[in-house]
Amino acid sequence: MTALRLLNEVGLEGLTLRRIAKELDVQAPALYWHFKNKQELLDEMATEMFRRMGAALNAVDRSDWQVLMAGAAHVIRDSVLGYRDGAKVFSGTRFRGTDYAGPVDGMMETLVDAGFTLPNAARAWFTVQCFTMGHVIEQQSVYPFPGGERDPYYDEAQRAQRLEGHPLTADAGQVFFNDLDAGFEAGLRAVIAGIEATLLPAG
Amino acid sequence: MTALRLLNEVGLEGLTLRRIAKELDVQAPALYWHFKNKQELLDEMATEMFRRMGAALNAVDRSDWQVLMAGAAHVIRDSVLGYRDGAKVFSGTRFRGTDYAGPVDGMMETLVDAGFTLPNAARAWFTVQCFTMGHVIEQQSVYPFPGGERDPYYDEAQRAQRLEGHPLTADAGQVFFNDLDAGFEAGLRAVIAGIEATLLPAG
DNA sequence: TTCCGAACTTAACAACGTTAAGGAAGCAAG
DNA sequence: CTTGCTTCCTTAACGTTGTTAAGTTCGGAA
Repeated sequence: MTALRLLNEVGLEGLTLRRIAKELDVQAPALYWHFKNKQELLDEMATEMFRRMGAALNAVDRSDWQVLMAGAAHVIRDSVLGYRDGAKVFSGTRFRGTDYAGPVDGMMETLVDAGFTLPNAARAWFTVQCFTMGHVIEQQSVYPFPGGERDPYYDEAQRAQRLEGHPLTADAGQVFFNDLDAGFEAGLRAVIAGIEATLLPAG
Repeated sequence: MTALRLLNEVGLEGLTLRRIAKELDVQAPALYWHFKNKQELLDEMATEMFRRMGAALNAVDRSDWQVLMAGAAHVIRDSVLGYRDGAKVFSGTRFRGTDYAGPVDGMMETLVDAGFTLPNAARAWFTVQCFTMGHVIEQQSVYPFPGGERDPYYDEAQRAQRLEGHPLTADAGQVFFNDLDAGFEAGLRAVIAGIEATLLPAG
């Protein structure tokens, strides 16, 4: 999909129908032959993003449910972080088709085999997914570009100055916004440990 | 703020400058006297949302760090759910001012008193916050209206039909999308239990 | 009375998503 | 060879959006 390549160049704001059409050497209304409207195009983009995740998701180690969950969370995170405004695109659209069902099925199966009831397996995975997407959203509002520099609003010096009277919050912000990778790791470890403690019956 | 009242009437999409101006018996460009641009208006809205949360946040029981975290998470969740597209507004904007620092300071203080190191306290709260916002985002894309009905895309019957070949995913979706309140509760319990297990030193 | 600044107006702009109407290319059937 | 159908695209235009430029109104201080 050409639109996905453009996304990283111009961002979600700059992703206009005319811009996409130009990239395809075509006039803007031509896109309406392929999509009912822009929302449908965005949905298709999100679906394509997910399709590309599919292979990586299926390759995750299934021998241990905790490894599986952590692996799947990482795949989702890395994929979404790979696109500019990826989280907004991904969480603002509905999937087309049922491509996502395969990986979810596999996930549920492994969890049930590991001793979860199906409802608890669903709750567990949903919890991990919410945390992961929430974290990515936060990260992408600080670092809008894939692997790129910080949004100027979150400049450290400015932030420190603004929060002069609140040393705890200032320090906490350091932990929030520096080394988000390590922060995700720590959070994910906590979430999975909590799932084991509260959702896996007869631990 | 008038814009916040309008948000629940027309949603984020329908929240145009002309619509806001009309509500104030004013012409649209007049808003540019008070705000540099629309983004600044949205930032102000998010800040106002947070300001209104302040009282509730300060009223949360601080005697136990787990109760405090759960309480704060509930306050955030209930507040954001109280506005249409609340999660998008809240997570798409930068706060103006430093009103948020007070509650965060209190949170960190309590956590440190409970035995957390400051970095771990920050990680812990950040984790809870990511999960909470991630969950709210998911919820509001299924139930766009505060306390209202489902988005037709997530209609149960249609969904069941689409996922005919994937019974596990279909059942899991039931757990995802019905009773989101209980789902949040279960997830939050897991997250907090995990924090205790992995981030509180010398457990 | 004069002046100044705050708060607003009217008019206009470029850009956006979207629709309407029609045209060029390919292929099937008569 | 022509007719007709389908696919894919074009040109032109519409209404709406955020935003800017320039001028107006009006209360209060000098």
